[in-house]
Amino acid sequence: MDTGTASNFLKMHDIKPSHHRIRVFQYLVERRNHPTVDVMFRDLVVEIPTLSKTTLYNTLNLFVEKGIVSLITIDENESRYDADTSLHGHLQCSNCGEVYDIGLRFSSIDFADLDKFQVEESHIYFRGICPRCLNEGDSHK
Amino acid sequence: MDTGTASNFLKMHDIKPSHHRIRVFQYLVERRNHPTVDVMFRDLVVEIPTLSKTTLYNTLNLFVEKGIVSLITIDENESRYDADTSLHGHLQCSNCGEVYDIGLRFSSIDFADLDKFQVEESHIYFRGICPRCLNEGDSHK
DNA sequence: AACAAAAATGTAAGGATTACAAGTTAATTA
DNA sequence: TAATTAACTTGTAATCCTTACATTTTTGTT
Repeated sequence: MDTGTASNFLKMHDIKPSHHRIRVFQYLVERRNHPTVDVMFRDLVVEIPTLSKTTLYNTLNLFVEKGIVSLITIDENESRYDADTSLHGHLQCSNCGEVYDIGLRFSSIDFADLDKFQVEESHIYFRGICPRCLNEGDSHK
Repeated sequence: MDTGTASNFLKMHDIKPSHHRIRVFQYLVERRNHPTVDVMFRDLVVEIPTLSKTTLYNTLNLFVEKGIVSLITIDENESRYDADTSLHGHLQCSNCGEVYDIGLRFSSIDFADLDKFQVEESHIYFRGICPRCLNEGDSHK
């Protein structure tokens, strides 16, 4: 996503498009890697040497607040972030730790108990073994 | 759940039934309140004055490891625990913070993307406003 | 009652996140 | 363009949940 597009997208969502914010948003859109703050910081500080972790936290919290990024709490101790806010699930491999997108068809789910609630967010998480780790396991047999 | 039943249940799952462990498990089964560690500790220390938080953490981690309790990570900063390990969702009210059980019919969901994965756990979380808070909102209009 | 193994305790440490005050950048006005 | 103001960014210190670890206590067995 080019800088102009990102800038406009931020403006559309009531976020002032500073340089840092644009780069953070571009990172999430381009990589789609469900990064932790630490991973993002390590990657971004290379091209933005003055970046501070507090700024990264502030920026991500702002994005989540404005609804353009969703917070993934699949890890118990570290937050992860996703610029794809459409309804989909995530699976974290309990062997390698990688987080994968899982497409869903929500229309067929029966959520009778939700009738009386006003739902704001939906999150679906799985834990398991990813294909790559399954194959490696086979080769060691 | 009486002490004998709880004790046997723990034994069946390869857990030595100490007094503390029995009481912690009974607490979760009886209250079904999805408690944080802090809430559990405050409640249990009344009847078990010597209880330490470390023991509570150790006990809960053991229960999760052995599969008789599931860990709910719906809160960003605090873990919650549930003795009901059957497949169901949770909703946390963004107004009052209460966590509710949400019944699900999983059979109808299309999880095509999961084909290649070996799934170990499934978690479904919602955030929204609970009926009680919705009604309170109305009465203030 | 004595012994060995396991569980429980309390303190200290770890690690992710936030608070806060100061510094810097960007936008606005004249 | 210079001055002014607001907003963003920074770095350190503090907070809070959770775990490490060494010691003490309890439990179960001879």
